Amino acid sequence: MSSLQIYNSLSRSKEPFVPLVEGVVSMYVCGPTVYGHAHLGHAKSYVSFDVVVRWMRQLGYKVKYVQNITDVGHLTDDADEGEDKIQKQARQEKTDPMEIAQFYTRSFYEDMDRMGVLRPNIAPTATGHIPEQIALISRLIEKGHAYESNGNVYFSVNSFPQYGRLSGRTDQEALQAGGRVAERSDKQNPSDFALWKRAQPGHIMKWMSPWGEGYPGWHVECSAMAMKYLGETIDIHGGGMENKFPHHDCEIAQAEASTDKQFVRVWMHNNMVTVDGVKMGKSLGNFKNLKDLFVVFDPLVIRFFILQSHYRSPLDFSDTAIRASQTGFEKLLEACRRLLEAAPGTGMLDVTPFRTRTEDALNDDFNTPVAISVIFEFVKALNGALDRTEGLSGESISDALAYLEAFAGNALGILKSRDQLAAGSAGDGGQTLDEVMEVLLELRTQAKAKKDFATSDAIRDMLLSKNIELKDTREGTTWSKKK
RNA sequence: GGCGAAGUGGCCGAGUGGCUAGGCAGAGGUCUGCAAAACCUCGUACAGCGGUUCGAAUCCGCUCUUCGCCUCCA
Repeated sequence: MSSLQIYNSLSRSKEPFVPLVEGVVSMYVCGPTVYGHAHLGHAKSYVSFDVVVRWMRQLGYKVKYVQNITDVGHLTDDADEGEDKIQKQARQEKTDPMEIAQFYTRSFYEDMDRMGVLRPNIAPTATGHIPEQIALISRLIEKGHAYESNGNVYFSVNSFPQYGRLSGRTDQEALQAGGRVAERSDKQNPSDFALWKRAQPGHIMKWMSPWGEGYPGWHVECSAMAMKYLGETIDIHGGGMENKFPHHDCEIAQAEASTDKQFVRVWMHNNMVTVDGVKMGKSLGNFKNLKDLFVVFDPLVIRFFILQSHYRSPLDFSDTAIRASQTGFEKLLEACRRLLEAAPGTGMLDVTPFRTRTEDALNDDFNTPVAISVIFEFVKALNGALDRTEGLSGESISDALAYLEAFAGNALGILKSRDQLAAGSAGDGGQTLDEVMEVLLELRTQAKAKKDFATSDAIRDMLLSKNIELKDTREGTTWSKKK
């Protein structure tokens, strides 16, 4: 088996992964700003990093996973303009910012839970770490990397020559060209960014600081919380590609200027979601929020769909693409069900080569599409074996189950539990439904035995109209509910 | 304009200097009372133009196109 390689955005290449402390991985991922329901973009990001965590744990690492919740509304602009997003949402919903943050935080976890995304070990909030952020800002001022101006504090980009190294945006001319509102700003340099903002009249979420009443800048929370819980140098920091600049470059500047140590050893960046080939954006009206998608698709189908492409590739959502995934996903579940019900025979199926290839795929920068393709090749081999009269030996059956549970289940998280898989236990009716179905199937079997196909087909058709599908197999008739 | 990613068969989507993933859709077949499921067979794709090479879709150059970031965004 190969060893784990991860693509590091800092070096722009795949590197063998070696954590700072043997056997332990410290990992931080930028969490959501909670002012609306989670959408497909959040899903791609957190499902991708969920697999990163799951796989490293399966490799035996103890992973400490921190993912923040941004519950301070940041402005739409780095200058002294724009509006607090959470406060704006609060006004629209006629409530206050903290309630908005709490409400959408719960909504976020609800959606992630349904997709099988494991909760982070620590989920710190920005509002819960104001003192830590103030301390970090004070240290930056002391070391000459930041300055106060009119109750605002800015990071002095000129004091940190490596600024922009992650995004490749080192050209100061280009940086300054972006500072469009320089004249109206308190900044010394247009590319300086805010660490602390003075609260304007009417601003609700604000705190006392050495510089007066205000609130922290967006970038500073991640540096402060990551260092608080994971130390001054962390193994992995993940986030969306669109945050490379300015967010992640700012994080590096804040952390490294304050500690003089490397902040992050491996940067991982997740690519974006497009819808029918174009960016998913509010202004385009093509936002796919998860709660809407879950009405039509099983949350695990969304997860499966996401993992069928690589995390560093853009994912294009379209109706035909997701439906194709749904059909494929059902094929996988069907094979698992079949395996669970299979009676032991004498045939053999060697799982080892599939296991090795799946491990190699995941070790190669978490290549989930290849891992899934190997699982499908396995499913084909499995179905073929089960089709044959000799079936599979008890040992092969348990090997196959162990393989599927380890990779499709544990590592990728796309397998339902055995209970959910078992035909009938759709979560509703439960036992009563099972018993009623047993009676119906027995009646149908008797009709078939008498060659009364009119009756047997009628039972099948009527059940199908209620979304219950029957299948006659060698072992007997099975049934399952369709979504 | 600057920075970055990418163009693969009907669709989605991996990969790679020669052995040509996988899923969906489609065609034919096996099985079945019929379905469904499953299995077998089939498509010989890599934007275009040059170049390197015994050999390139994979390396190099140019052209065209798409996408993202440069303002909050996963």
